[in-house]
Amino acid sequence: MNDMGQAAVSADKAPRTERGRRTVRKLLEAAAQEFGARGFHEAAITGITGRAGVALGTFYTYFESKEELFRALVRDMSHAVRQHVAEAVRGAGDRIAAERIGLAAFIAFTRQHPELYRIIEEAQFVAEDVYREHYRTFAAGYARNLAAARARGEISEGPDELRAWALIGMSVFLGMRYGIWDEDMSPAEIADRAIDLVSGGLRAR
Amino acid sequence: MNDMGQAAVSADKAPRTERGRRTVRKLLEAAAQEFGARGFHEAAITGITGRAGVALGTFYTYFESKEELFRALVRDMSHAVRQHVAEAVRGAGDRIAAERIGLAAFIAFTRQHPELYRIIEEAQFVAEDVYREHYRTFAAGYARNLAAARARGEISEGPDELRAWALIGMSVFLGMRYGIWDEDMSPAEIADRAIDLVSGGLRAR
DNA sequence: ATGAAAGTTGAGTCAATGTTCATATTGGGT
DNA sequence: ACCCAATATGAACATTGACTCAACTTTCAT
Repeated sequence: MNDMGQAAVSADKAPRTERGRRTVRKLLEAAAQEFGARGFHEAAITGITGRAGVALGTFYTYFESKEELFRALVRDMSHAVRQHVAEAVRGAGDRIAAERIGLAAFIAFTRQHPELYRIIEEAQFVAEDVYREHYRTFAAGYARNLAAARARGEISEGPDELRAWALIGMSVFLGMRYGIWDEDMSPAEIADRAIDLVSGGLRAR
Repeated sequence: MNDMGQAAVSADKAPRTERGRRTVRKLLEAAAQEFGARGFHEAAITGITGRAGVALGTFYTYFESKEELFRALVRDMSHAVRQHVAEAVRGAGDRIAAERIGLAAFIAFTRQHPELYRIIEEAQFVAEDVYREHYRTFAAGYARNLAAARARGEISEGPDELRAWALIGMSVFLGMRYGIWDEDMSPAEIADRAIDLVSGGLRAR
């Protein structure tokens, strides 16, 4: 999937050789699988090293603790989701179109990487600071986009930040419900219908 | 807060006397505190029995396991939130007004009972079936209300269920961000602004 | 009053698993 | 070839905390 593990390891534990870098990458990939499949608490270090095909002790050559690894993973993934959506949206005609494309991209992403969705959400209970940072960053960027679109007159006046949080919440729940729990609707369909709602509004015309 | 623990205990472990019922209630209240404050995994049975002022063994007189208790609690709380919102909304003029009131009530609730919010969300990783049931029930009721309002011509045409999930997601995230993380805006203000969005829509007028 | 059912107690059991460490292996620079 | 820093190994350690159970106390129907 993504590059996996640039800033993932703590300073003094960083690998110094190519072999080491390869091992770190294997560990990060294995960890994403293990955490995604079993959750933070059920996940075992031996499970991770087993999947990675290395011995238990090797884990501690590169990571301080189970939690440190988890935090590193969440940061990686936070970056991956935001990048994925930002890239999809690039070049959209106007803000409403961007919303539609962004939501579809987000749902497609949760469907392709459910383990990633799970890890980020579980961070709320394992590493709350990282979780908050993830959504704060997401919301801040979102709000900037809304403000710019407002300035261009593409959307109505309104509070950018609150709108950003509302739209993110909508996306996350639609991603969970229609991306992970059920897959019978296509991301485009879901996005079309949801964006109809936020674009036109509920009020009877 | 709410009644706490009617259907909370498994058949053969149900208390048979008034004394027993009192103890169960104490345990459920203590558990809500302990789980809310420390999360499922950090929470200790001794922490719960300590708060409740009973001995460790007493816990197992009434509950099969830590997880069974947690599931019972989530069901209790699911009921409590939905009831709280439903009651607040009762007698609202039209659907848009109901949305506004319901959202404000939801945010006020998360603010008054953050531990309850936490427990329900953590259920996603501890008792996923109960979590899904919570939101499925919530969404089903929501969709029914939207359908009825649509029939009355109070809101525009659109897919009820998907709209319900979108609106729930929005509420949950606004509850987290403005109910729990920060408390500088009043529930009414938040609801007004958010409902302006879903009512009028993003599209420039 | 009385005995049996219901409730309470908390020390002890037990399994799981995160982390350490002494030892062995490896590979890239000379 | 050779060396040594980097890397890899997995048995052993230490902690934690859910759950059991045999003995004790309280309650209440008769």
